[in-house]
Amino acid sequence: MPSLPRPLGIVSITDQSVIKNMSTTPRQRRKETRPQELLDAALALFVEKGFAATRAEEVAARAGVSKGTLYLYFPSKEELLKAVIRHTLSVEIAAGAELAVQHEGSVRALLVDVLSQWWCRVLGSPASGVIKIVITEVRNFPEIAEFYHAEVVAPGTHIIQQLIQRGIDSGEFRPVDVAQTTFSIILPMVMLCLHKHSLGACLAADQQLVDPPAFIRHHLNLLLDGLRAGPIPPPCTACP
Amino acid sequence: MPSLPRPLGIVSITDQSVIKNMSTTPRQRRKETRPQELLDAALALFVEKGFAATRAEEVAARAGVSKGTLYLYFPSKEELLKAVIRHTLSVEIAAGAELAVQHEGSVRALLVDVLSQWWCRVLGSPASGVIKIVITEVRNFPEIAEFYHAEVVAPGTHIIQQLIQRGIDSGEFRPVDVAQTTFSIILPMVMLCLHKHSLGACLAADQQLVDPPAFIRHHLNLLLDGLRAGPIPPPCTACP
Amino acid sequence: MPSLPRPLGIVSITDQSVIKNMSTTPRQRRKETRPQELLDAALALFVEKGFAATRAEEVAARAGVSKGTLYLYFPSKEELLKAVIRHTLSVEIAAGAELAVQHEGSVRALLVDVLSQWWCRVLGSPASGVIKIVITEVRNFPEIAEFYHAEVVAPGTHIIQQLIQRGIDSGEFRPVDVAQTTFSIILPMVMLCLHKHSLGACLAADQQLVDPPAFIRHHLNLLLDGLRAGPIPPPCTACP
Amino acid sequence: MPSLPRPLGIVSITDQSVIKNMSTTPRQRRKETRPQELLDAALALFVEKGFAATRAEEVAARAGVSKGTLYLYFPSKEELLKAVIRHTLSVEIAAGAELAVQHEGSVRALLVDVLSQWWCRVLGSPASGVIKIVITEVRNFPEIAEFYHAEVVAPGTHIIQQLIQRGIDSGEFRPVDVAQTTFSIILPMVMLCLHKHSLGACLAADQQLVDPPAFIRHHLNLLLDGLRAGPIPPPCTACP
DNA sequence: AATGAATGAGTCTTCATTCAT
DNA sequence: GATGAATGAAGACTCATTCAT
Repeated sequence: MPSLPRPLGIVSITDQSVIKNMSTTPRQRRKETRPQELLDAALALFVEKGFAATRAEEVAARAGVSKGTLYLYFPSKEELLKAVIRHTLSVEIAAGAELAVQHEGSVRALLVDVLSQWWCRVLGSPASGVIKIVITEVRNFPEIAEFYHAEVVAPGTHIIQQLIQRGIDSGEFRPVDVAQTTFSIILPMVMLCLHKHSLGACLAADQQLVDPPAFIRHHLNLLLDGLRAGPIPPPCTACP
Repeated sequence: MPSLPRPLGIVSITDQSVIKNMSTTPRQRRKETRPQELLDAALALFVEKGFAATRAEEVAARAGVSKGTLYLYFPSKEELLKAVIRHTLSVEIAAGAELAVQHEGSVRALLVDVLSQWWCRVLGSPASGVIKIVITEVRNFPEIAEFYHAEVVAPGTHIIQQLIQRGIDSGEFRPVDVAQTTFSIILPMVMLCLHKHSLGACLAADQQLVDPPAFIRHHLNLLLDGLRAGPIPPPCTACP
Repeated sequence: MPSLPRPLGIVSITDQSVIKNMSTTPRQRRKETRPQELLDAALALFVEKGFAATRAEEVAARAGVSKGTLYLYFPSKEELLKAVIRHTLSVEIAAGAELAVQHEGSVRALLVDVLSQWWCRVLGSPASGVIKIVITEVRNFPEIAEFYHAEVVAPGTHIIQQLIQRGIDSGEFRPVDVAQTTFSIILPMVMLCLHKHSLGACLAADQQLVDPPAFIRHHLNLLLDGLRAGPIPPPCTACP
Repeated sequence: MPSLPRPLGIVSITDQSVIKNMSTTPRQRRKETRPQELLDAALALFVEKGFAATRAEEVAARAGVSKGTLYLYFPSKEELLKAVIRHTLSVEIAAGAELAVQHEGSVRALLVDVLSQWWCRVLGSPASGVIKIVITEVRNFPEIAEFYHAEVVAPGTHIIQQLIQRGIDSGEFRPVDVAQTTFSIILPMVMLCLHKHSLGACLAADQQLVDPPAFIRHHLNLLLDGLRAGPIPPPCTACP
């Protein structure tokens, strides 16, 4: 099996492949982007139709290559699925971590500003599709559960939990169940990702039920209003 | 296809069929319960493995009949899928409507008490599985989108929106965007259903991340705290 | 296997079953005509769709009984096929023999009058359908070949050959190859039967290519009269 | 589906494909001959067993390929049937037209010589099998009726009718009903084709009832000559 | 006798995967 | 490396036949 492209993202500025490609023929360049093109094609189709209902040949066709070529890069359809998940998530996680790492200000500001920005980004990125794939396929491929839990769920919830705890400790938030509050924050966002690739994809642009960015901010503000220490929350008149 | 058993719930105590069945032959009795047995089997398998990855014969086997018998009751695997969705949802909707109809007390109490009860029930019922199926299969079967939107999404959101509006009108809640708040309430619940049948199903009982009933109450209380009308808020630092 | 109804036809005037039926209940009567009703239904469907493409249940339905009943009278679909052929032909042969047996007059008159009458009758009777079935199915069921040859082809050609020979012997006809002349007489008629149940059945009444009775007379007269210009046979002005 | 080889016959001596194939790989060569090999196999089996009783896999096996390969060239068994009919007939029609086009001599010579030659050829060619298939399957696939009528029946009868009319006009024939006479000429030939693939195929060589070439000439001569001995015709006693 | 629910062997068709070119 | 023809295992669906009622 050919080596899969390593996770990009963090090191993207100095990505070796970019440099190398400059000095090679178009064909060479093509060859090196193949795996990514196949992963992109597979992602799109797996998200849309599901793994079982997607034919290997369709993936190849969408990537502009022939059936045989797909098998040059991935040993089986199932490995392709795992690679799609692994690869897409690692790219996104790297990018996300970067965002989260350095931020100044109140916990509330961090949660509202950074989180909403981050989720809007996720929603627009391939990662939202991977979330659907994971939900759809975990039960058929249990390795996915382990991987996803270890790489996404655990670190993701951990970060949020820490932030909430920090807010409580600093007196910014009243004491609440940290774990459950975390889910109140996260679950709607995750659901937005799924919606985008299921019901949302069946609706015309003017029929959409939710405007994701607006909802995300509204949701976070609403929750943090409920969370905030102090007597009674004033309606935030500045918010749309 | 034989007529499916009418929605249970309301009249279940005096269900005629129990009496009627007493006077029929065992064979007749089996024939009448077959469709439901097949729907149950199909639901379980479609939820677990997805539609495309479930073999018609597996469904039949799980219902304790042979391949051919399945096709005596449903004309195709696809029609079986639609019947599963249609039938399971209509049963649950009937039951839900009943709960919601008459309730005394504050809107908050209604939302917290009735909604949490309702969602706990959904979560434990086959309906939670149907939600996963819908998310998973809509893009392959667009009719599902129409049906689900018309029968579940639209009426469901409508009810919640009305309740929130009532709370605002009565001064119980501060004025907020009703539509978005509705999603803040609903989306985590829906996500819980999906989780139950995806990642959650891959975890042992003692590894579960959430305790649904507890989370549901916590979530509703948290949100309604944020919603509650009250005196004066500190400057909303999160707003741009 | 229940005994099949014996060949009717010759003895039809004094058919026992008619008499017996007078004195029995309708249900009894029904039961005794069942086999014939099933044979009729099977014949119609085998002629139209072919043996393999006809479902046993369709035959039963067309005869107004249930699937199971068919198997009460015939042990298998294949036996039903053979019974259809055997039975229908024996009825028709009996009727035909009767016609041919006693006839006075010239051979020519016999051939033109009796044969045309006989073929018109065959064409309108179920026997024409059996001919199609035989052509269609012999190669899958070789017993049919034996039966058909022995019961239909051999006696049929024998009769015609004898008539032609009689005409030659009496000086009415010039000497010709009797066997081949026989086929010149017979083959178009047989083909008419096949046409009726194939292409002819796909055409509307006003699109029909041939008018069978007219053609049959014309064909026989043509063969017997001669086409040739020359000493000139006077056109038979009485013929249409 | 790949383009089928164009009608053979006329240009067969300098058929480009022979030359072209020399320069291609064996694999390429096989690919180009596959459709024809499959059509040949399908024709043989459909003629022998009928469409419904022939398994797709049998066709593939007879053509020396696997089940899947058949579907690489034809989208379904039904399309294979139509292709068999279309293709085999168009090949034969092209060949036939050629023969008929230019001929010198009396109409009688043309009819006897050319027609007998043509029908002997048809009888020995795959076209005779297609005729059986058409008779057998039209009622299940009505498109066949249209095609066959337009491509075979209509032009075929038209040619014969014209010839007969020409003979009448020139005084070579006495005036007769052209349409019906045409059927007297054609129907026995068609029937010979059907016989060859039904009863005739069940008989050993030494049991055959007819010697087709001899019969064809005899039939044509008989029709054209007249059966009756002597110059002056006796009053037509057959007329009512 | 009559029914029709149930069965499972048999067919068509698809598609992941291989491999000669 | 890339291709796409070929394969055959697998899955949806049908239907002749059985048998409990």
